[in-house]
Amino acid sequence: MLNRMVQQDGRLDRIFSALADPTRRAVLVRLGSAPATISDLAEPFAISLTGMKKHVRVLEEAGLVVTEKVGRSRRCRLGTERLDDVMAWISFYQRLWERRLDGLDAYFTLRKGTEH
Amino acid sequence: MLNRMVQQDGRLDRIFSALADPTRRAVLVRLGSAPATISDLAEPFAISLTGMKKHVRVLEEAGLVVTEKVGRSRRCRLGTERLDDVMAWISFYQRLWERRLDGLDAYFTLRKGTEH
DNA sequence: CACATATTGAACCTTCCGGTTCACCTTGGC
DNA sequence: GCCAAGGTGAACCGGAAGGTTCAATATGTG
Repeated sequence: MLNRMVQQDGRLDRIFSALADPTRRAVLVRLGSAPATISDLAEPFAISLTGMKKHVRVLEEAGLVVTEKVGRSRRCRLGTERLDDVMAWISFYQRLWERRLDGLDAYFTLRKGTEH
Repeated sequence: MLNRMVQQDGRLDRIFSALADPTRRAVLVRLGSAPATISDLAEPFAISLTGMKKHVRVLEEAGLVVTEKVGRSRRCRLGTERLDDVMAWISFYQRLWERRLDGLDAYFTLRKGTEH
């Protein structure tokens, strides 16, 4: 369990940092209602097509978006990444947080676990 | 609601990017069991004290950690940030994801909401 | 006081990020 | 075939990230 929480494989890294940008979060929300092209996605922002293309690529590499070339435009929609691992990490942290203790309490809590 | 999900105030940005680093996530887990000094936190990693100090600062600016100088060392513990907003964002996204539809279905789903 | 400990700040380095422009390629419409 | 539209790749740019070293500071200990 703890292993999974501290996994070094970079998946969580990529997902968290993909989500760390407000434009990318907005793109996800947008794609939640319907697929869109790069142009569609770029339109609401003061950003070039190339710029939006880069954001889409980051989301794609995180598994959050999947794209497909259709004619001269590119259809972007939500990918298979369900954010379950992110959710798990956050929940895990919240449990930690709720039980956060000062050193002494932590000591007794640990002892309790090994009592007989 | 949607406003909160696309908030531009940078809070989510700071939290997500603080969480995007594996060292920082490990530090949080570590602090979940007990407070620790900069040296304590640095010890498990191949990193300088100065390097760890910087990580702690990032976590502090995200509200995830709070520190206090005690004698010649600095006591670090979990901060007040409960990640509720992050949790809310993730849940929101998961709802989007579960209902992700192609354009046509989205249209009918919207109609259904306004039927009389 | 003298010395070790724990951290800190400043300066520096390299790589990544988010953005741009410009040139180019493919595709759709006439 | 010709032209416009949509996207793409390469090159560049300024600034932030993540790390270092080194010198300085403040605090315990004997």
